[in-house]
Amino acid sequence: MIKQLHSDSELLDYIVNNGFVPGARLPSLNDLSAELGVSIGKLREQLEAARVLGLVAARPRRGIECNSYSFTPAARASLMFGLATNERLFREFSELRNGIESAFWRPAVLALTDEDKQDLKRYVSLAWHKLQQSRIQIPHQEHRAFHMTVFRRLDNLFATGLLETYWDAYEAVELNLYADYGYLTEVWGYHEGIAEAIERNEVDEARALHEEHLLLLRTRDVPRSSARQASFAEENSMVRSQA
Amino acid sequence: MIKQLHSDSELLDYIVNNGFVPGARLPSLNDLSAELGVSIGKLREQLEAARVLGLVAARPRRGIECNSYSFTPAARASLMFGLATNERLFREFSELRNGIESAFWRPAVLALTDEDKQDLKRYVSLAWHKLQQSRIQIPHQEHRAFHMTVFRRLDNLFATGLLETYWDAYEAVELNLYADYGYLTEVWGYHEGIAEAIERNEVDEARALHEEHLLLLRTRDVPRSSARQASFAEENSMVRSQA
DNA sequence: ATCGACTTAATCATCCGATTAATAGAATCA
DNA sequence: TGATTCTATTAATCGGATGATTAAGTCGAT
Repeated sequence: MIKQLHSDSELLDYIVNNGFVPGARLPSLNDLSAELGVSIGKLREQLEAARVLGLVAARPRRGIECNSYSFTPAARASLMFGLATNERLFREFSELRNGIESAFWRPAVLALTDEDKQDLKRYVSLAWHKLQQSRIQIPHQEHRAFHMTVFRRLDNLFATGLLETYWDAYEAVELNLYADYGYLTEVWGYHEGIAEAIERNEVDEARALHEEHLLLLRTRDVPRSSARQASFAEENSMVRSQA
Repeated sequence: MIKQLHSDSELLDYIVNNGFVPGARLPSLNDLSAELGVSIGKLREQLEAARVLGLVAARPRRGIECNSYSFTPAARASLMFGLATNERLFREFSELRNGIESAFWRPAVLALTDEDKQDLKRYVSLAWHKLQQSRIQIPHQEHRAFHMTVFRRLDNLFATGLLETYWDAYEAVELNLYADYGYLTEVWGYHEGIAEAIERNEVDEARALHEEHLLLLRTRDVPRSSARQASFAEENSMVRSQA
C-alpha cells in the first residue's frame, strides 16, 4: 500500500513519511534543511503552501506544528480568491452547499442527540427574539449555528468542511441575501418547523421542510451583487451552454 | 461592495486588485518586488502557495501566468495530503462524491446534448469490449469518462471540481475497489441501463438506476485497505460518535 | 526568400548569508 | 512565591549571487 503520493514537496513528504501526528512539532527549518538537503528558502516556500492549506502552523520559537486535518482551509483559500475575481461563483458554491445539505440530511439528523435538538430550538428562539425587537437585528450568527448544528454529528470532514466554508464565504462577500424582514420571518418559520419535526423524530417531515426552505433560497434572486458583469440576466445558473 | 477580501498575500491582492484575467502575465518577480515593496523571497513563498492552489503557473522566461479559476487543485492538494496520512478519508470523500452526484444528477442530465449521450453509449461499449477480452482489462478510464460525461454540462465549478478530484484521488490511492469481475459486470450493467435511459430521455428512470448503482458501491466493503488502524470494523462511517 | 540551427537575454529556480522579530523557558529579584 | 527580566532558539524577512530554462531574435545555408 505504501504508495508514494508524490507531492513534489519535500516538507510534506517528510511529514507523511515520518508519521507526524497532529500536534507534533517538526524540527527547525535549519535542521530540516540539513537533513533533507534542501535550502531553507525552498523549504519556506513549501511551508507557506502547507500553511495556506491549513496543514501546519508555524510560530517563532514554537517551531512548525502539524494541525489536525481539515478540508476547510484549502477550500476557503481557493474560494475566497475565486470570489474576489468573480463574485458569480458564490451562487455556484451555494448550489453545492444546497446539494450537500440535501444529500447528507438524513444521516446527519438521525445522529443528533437530544442535546443537539435542544440547541436547534434554542437558536430558533434566539433568532425570533432578535427579529421581534423594536430595532430588529439580522440573526445571522444563529442562522449559521442552526445549520451547522444539524450537521454537527455528520462524520464527514469534507461535507462539513465545505459547509463551514460556505458560511465563511457568505460572511466575506456580505451579499446580505437575508436582508428583508418578510424573507427572514419566512426562513425562520421553516427553521422552527424543522427543529420541531426533528424533536418529534419525524425525519422525513423535517427533510421535506428543509428541501422547501432550500428551494426558497434557491429561487431568490441575488439582490445587490456587483453590477460589474452585465451578463447576469441571461445566465441560466445550473447549466453550461452547449459547445 | 468593493470588499477587501484580506488575503494576507500581497501577490494575490495584486492580482485581484489589478484585474488580471486568465492568461494574463504578471510582471517579473523583480518588478513586483520593487512595486510592492516586498522582498522576492516572500513573494516566492506566496507564489508557491498560489501555484499549489492552481491560481497561477510560473515558467522561466514566460513569467507568471494567471490560470482560469478551478477548484480542483486546492481540493486535490488538500485531499492528497489527507489520504497520505489517513487513508480512511477516502471513504468520506467517496460519500461526498456520491452526494454530489445525486444532488446534481437531474440538472446535469437534462442539459446533455445528443452527442454527449452518444459518448455515454460509446464508453459503455468500450468497457464491455475490455471486459469481454480473453485477457480482461479493468475499464477504469471508461468508468471515469462515463461519470464525468454525465456531468459535463453542469455549470458548477465546485461540483465538477470535486468530482474530478475524486477520480484523481481514486487513481492515486489505487484501492482497486472495482477489482473482481462479477462486480465490474454488475456496475457496467447499470451504466448501460443509465446510458440507454438517458438516451430515451427517461431522466427519472436513469436517476433511479444511478441511485441504485451508487448504493451498490456504498455497501461495498473497502477490500484491502491498510490494516494500520484496527478499529475499522466498529466504525459506522457516516456518523460521528456522540460527545 | 525560407527554413533551421545557434545565440542571447529575460525570467524563474535555487541557494546562501545576515538581520530582525517573536517567544518559550530559564534566571533573577522583590 | 510570584512577577519580571534575560537569553537563546526559531521563524520571518530581506538582499544578493548563481544556475537552469526557454522565448525570441540572429545568422547562415539551401
